[in-house]
Amino acid sequence: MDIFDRKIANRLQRFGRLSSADLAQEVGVSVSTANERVRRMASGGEIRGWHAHLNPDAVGAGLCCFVLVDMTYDGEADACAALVTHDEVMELHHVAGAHSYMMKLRTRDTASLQAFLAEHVKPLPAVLRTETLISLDALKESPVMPVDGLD
Amino acid sequence: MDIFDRKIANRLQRFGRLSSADLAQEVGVSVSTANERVRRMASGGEIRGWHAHLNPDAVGAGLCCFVLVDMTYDGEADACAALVTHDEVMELHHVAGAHSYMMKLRTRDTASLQAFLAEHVKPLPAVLRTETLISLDALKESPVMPVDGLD
DNA sequence: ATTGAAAGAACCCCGAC
DNA sequence: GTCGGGGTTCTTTCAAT
Repeated sequence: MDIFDRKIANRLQRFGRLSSADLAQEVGVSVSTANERVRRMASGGEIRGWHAHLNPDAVGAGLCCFVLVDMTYDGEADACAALVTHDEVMELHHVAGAHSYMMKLRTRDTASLQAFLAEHVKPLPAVLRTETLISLDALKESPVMPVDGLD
Repeated sequence: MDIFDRKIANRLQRFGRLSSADLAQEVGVSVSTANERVRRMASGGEIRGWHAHLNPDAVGAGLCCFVLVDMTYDGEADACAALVTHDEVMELHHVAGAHSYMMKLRTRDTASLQAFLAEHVKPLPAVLRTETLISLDALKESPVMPVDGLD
């Protein structure tokens, strides 16, 4: 990824529906080149996918929380494989420190959070304990990540 | 948002570049209607934006971590306003419990994480203390959220 | 790899239901 | 609000550099 790829990727992660013409002009290459770069990044894995970012409240996913999960080594992989299948589990990270894993969840409300933990998390054999941090307000929740070497 | 809106939104958050023709067929409405629904959801705020999801490793943002931040009430709003301006801060949540805020950060490596905390977090007057959980592996990191009332 | 131009596909507007 | 058609814009392909 040279500077043009990075500029293109950075624009597209912010404005995914930018037309090739606008993109090409902003970055300073021809339309064909911009298209070719995008195609190459998409097939090469630098661009993982394209997504509409929904309003969580509008689709009944207004409750966001982070769940720290302690697991035994035995059955750990199975538990992770099961967890990632659920839409409620938006992120699952193996973390360093006092806890084994950290999940980001979205559910409708506290009742459905409780139900999800009781039905799909706590029954997993490897899961020893969970600790839930509830988000009272998401001041920022962006899919945009810093792209190295810009500005 | 009726069932058609929710189906459309759910498809578009997974495949943001779905053509109107495919979208219409999958959901069971005409192309015109699909387009009209998308336009209404985008202008009404149900769809917040469109984004390419980049490969963090490819753009030099391979280190992911979660930072718990303790703040004083005095200067809290200013600190939050400052934090959200940085691309490294992908999420900032006001959380219930022992800590005030929870941030999701992405940086190049531990050195740039250290630099970011030292330069842009700890100097904020309201910030008392931070606790950092480093992600060793992101098993799932998806922008897709559960949409209520499907299936 | 980059480019311009032509062919193909997608989107948007609009009048009718 | 939904639909289909026509005009416009965009994307893709391709031959040439």
